[in-house]
Amino acid sequence: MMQAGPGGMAQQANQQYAQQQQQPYMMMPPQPQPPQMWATSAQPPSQSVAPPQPTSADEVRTLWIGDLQYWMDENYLYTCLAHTGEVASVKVIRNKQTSQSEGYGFIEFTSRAGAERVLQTYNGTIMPNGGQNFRLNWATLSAGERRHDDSPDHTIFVGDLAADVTDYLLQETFRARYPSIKGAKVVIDRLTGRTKGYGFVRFGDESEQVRAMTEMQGVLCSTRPMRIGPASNKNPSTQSQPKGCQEALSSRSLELISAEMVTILVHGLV
DNA sequence: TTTGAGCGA
Repeated sequence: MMQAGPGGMAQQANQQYAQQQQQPYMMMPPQPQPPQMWATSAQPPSQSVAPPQPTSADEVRTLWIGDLQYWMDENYLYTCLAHTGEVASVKVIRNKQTSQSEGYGFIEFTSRAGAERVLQTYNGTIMPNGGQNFRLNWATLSAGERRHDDSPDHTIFVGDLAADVTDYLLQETFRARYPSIKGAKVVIDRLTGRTKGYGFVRFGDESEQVRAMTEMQGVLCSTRPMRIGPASNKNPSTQSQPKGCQEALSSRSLELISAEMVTILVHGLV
């Protein structure tokens, strides 16, 4: 049986994780999944997730978990969530050679509702002994479309963050003035588990993004004034890149200029 | 530290 017994069976359950053969999911996802990429603290996805024809056998009830530190193993993760009574299995993905954690894993639940509950309850909250936040999401994102956000991203870069700034605090810092805020993420160093001192804030309204770029410049977050900048957008569809030509021209021009300077120098020396 | 981000045999 896959259900982890209550209390005191962590070790045995841990062995089960390794041996357990999981049923491969069907090729077609049973239903569209809420695209919750960031920890949005107090923002339940108000979409109805009830499919017209419930396919209870194939329902996705596994969460992806990221930003793990190297020491966070199956046992630890199980301990974090065991009290929900809904964890079926835990697996941390490891490097084959070094068997070091790759920093992410999968948590399977006994039901989709249980998985959803944990996602809503724990995503973005602090991990026990971790000093960092749970970063949870639905597993098995349909490969091609990881982020098919129908609304374009209006994201800004926020630097100079103090060490204690979390996703939640960053978001709350903006929420009062910018109600369209969609989420905030502080970038975490996977090796140390600590913040890299910068992050991103995403807005629903472009106007609010533009406003925040100037209005929030230098505003205090925790103990330090923020440095706001434009976020480099990695969405290839919204970014055409005619820069290649310009760069080619620039370097060509530089070549010409350098050559010319050499001749001038030589000429001058003679 | 100053422009993320990672989905399993």
